Formats: sequence, structure tokens, C-alpha cells
Amino acid sequence: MTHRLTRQEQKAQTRQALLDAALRLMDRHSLTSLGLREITRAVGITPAAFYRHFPDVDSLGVALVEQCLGSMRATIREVRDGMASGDQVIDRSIEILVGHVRAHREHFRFIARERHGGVRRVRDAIAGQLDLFSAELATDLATHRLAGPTPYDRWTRADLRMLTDLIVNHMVWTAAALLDDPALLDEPAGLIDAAGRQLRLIMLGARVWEP
Amino acid sequence: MTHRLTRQEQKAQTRQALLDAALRLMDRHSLTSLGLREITRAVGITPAAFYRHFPDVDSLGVALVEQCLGSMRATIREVRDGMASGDQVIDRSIEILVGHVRAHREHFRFIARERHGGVRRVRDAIAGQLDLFSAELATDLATHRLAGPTPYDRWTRADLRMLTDLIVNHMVWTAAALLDDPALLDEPAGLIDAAGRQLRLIMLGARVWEP
DNA sequence: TGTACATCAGTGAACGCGCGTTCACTGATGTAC
DNA sequence: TGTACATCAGTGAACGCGCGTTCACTGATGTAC
Repeated sequence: MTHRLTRQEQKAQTRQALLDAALRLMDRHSLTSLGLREITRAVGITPAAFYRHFPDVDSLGVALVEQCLGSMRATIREVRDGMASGDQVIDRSIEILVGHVRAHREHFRFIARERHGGVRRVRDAIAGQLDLFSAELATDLATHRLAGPTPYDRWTRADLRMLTDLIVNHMVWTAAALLDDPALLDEPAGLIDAAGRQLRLIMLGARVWEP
Repeated sequence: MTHRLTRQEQKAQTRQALLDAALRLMDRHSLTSLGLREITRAVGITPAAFYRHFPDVDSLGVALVEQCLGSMRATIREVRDGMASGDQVIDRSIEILVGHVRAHREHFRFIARERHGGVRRVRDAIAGQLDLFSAELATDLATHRLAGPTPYDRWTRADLRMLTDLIVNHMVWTAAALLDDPALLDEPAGLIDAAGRQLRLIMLGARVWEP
């Protein structure tokens, strides 16, 4: 542990440690009930040092949204790319989602908790990001980047958004259901099956939809 | 204000005042960050008096779930009964839901907040009740109590539950979306339209579903 | 390379405050005769 | 109806505690010459 790190690298490291600790601590509390002292204690710094990184805990929450939804965005892209590859696309998509939820369960738990949670700024940040995901998916459908029998290029933008909102919501809900029941994370076959059937039913509805 | 009330009536009244105050205060905080003193202050009694009614704030939360989902259950029944009545059933159902969310916005906000919130017992109570709603709806579909072109009596129970879980989830999500944007509560036409289209797409999917 | 000064992430003590919980109590309501 | 006693919802004072925030500080890192 020689001091090879520059000052800004060390600062960035502490900041990340604060974010990680907050995320870890939030499997018990939600953001509103998470204490500044609780976080700094977990990191091993003085309470006062917190203010070198964030003006308050809510702001840390907003930063956390950006970090978590970065990871979530990667997941959604992967799910979306998976959907272009043929017959088993839906089951495959759900499997990828389940894999990501396992790998980043704190991230998804944070999003599920705070999506309708107590802090306005955090709620808005999440809503904004999910809206962006939905918009991206709608564009992809419209430009035929996803293969399939449904002529999305003839849909109105509003109908496309109606569908992609439903899909994104279904995804978030599936992730939340996984996290709520610890047993499901280890043996998620039943949920994967049910979620896959739901998504298939939605896509079936889309196929016969009259724009 | 003569003392016509019996002791147990007075006690029930205070208990209800505690529940109401907690619900009101929760448009700002979530349950975990709601203080015992904060609640008793709002009601106008001593902090210590709280213990005459609940052992702790979490238990008050569980009681609140039962109360809110009683109201929600009435809503779901109404929505379901509305669905039997012909052509405009879906739009009508959504309208009824929106009406109830307006009338009991604190109830729905509480459910949306705490569904994935910080308190295990409360989360479990909500999940249990929603599961019950979904099961009731599945039974109604299977026994033809709801008219329609889809032969639900030939569906497996698992497929029925897959569908009704999707519908119940969509309902909760619609309510949450309404509450998150105050403007929508006053002029909900756009959301009603989008939610109605989503529900219609789901029902379309169900119609062509192969059990 | 060496020196003198600037920066600033983290320190540690202090503060006032509201918290949850306990306790012996009060006094209106309820009951037995 | 009147009296004596029991019940118990709500009181109010007290407690120890951890909270968020402030402040002057320290000492390693960074910079200028």
C-alpha cells in the first residue's frame, strides 16, 4: 500500500466506497431512513468527511441511480440484442435479465425500492432513465432492428411507446419479484417460465394489434 | 362533545386516528423513516400512548396494509364487475380504477411505496393480498363469470394466473404512474388512453393464446 | 534534486436536537352490590 | 339510584442515545521556482 494514487484517484475511490456502502446498507433500509453516519461508519471515515463528496444523502441517492441504471442499460441492450436471434428469443431475454439481477442484485433492489420511494429527486431520476430505455426500444422496433412478424414500422409512435412501456415495466416487475423472494434467486425456473409466458402473450397481442 | 362514546369506541377512534395520520404523513416519508413521535404529534396524544394501540410503527404498517387493501379489493371487484358489461369494458375498468385512485390516493401511494419498500412484514402482507386478488380474478375467468370470446375454461390454472398476475400488476403500475405525476391526477386522459390500450393488447394476446 | 508554499481529503471534538422507550401517575369509564 | 372499587387510555417527566452539521485542525499530496 505505497501511495501511488493521486489525490483525485483517492478521492474517487472514497466516493465509490460511499456509494457501494450505501447500496449495501440499503438491503435493510430504504434511502430516506439511511443515515449519513451509518454510511461513513461502513466506509471507515469521519461523518464530516462525507461533505467532501456529497452535500447530503439524497444527492448520493441521485448519483446511485445513474450508476445503477448504467448497469441496467447494459442489461436492456443485451436483452434487446438477444431478441433478434431467432426462435427462443423471449426465454433467452428473460434468462439474461435473471442473470443480471443475480449479478447486480443490490442495483435492482435499489431501483425497485426507490422507484416509488420517498425521495422525489431520486424517483424522477429513475423515471427519466426508464423512459429513455422505453424510447430506445421503441426506436429499435420501428427501424426493424429487431426481426419478427409484426410490422412495427406501420405503428404510430404512441402505440409503440405504449408497448415498450409495458415491456420495460414487465422487466422491472420481474426483477423486483425475483428480489422479493430469496428462494427464487437460487431456483428461478418457475418465475422465468411465468415471465416468459407473459412476455410471449404481450408479443402475441402486438402481432394481432391494429395500429 | 358529551361523553356518549364507550371506552372501546374511543380507543378504536384513536387507533383509527393513528392510522389516518400515518397515511397522511407518508406522502412525504416512507414507513421506515416515519417516527412514532411524529405520528402521535399529528394525532395530538402523548408518544407513550402509542403503545396502547401498537407495539411499534411496523405493526401499524401491517394494519394499514389490511385497511388499504380492503379498499383496493373493493376497487378490483368493481373493475371486474365492470368488465362483464359489454363493449367498452376496458376503458370503463380503467376509468373506475382512476376514480378510486383519486378518491383514495394516500392508500394507493402507500401500497406503491411499500410494495418493494423497507419493511419485510409489510411487503409480505401486500404481496399476499395482491396474490389473493389475482387468484380471485383467475377463478372468475375460469368459471365464465366474465363474458368474452376467450375460452378461459380450457386454460390451465398456471396460464390463468400468469394472465391475472399481469393484469393485477398492470393495475398497480397504472395507479402508481398516476400518483407519481400530480398533473395526471387532474387530467388523466392520456394515461387512461395508454393504460386502456395496454390492457386491450394484453386481452388480444389472451384471445390468440394457445393454452 | 531541493525547498517553500498551497491545496484539500479526512480528523475529532463539540453542539443542540429529537428520537424510542420506561415509569408511576391520573381521572374518566365501567362494574358489582 | 348511590357507593366503593377496578380498569385502563392517555399523561408527563425522565433516560440514554445517535443523529446531522459546524469548525479549526492536520498532514500527505501537489506545485512553483
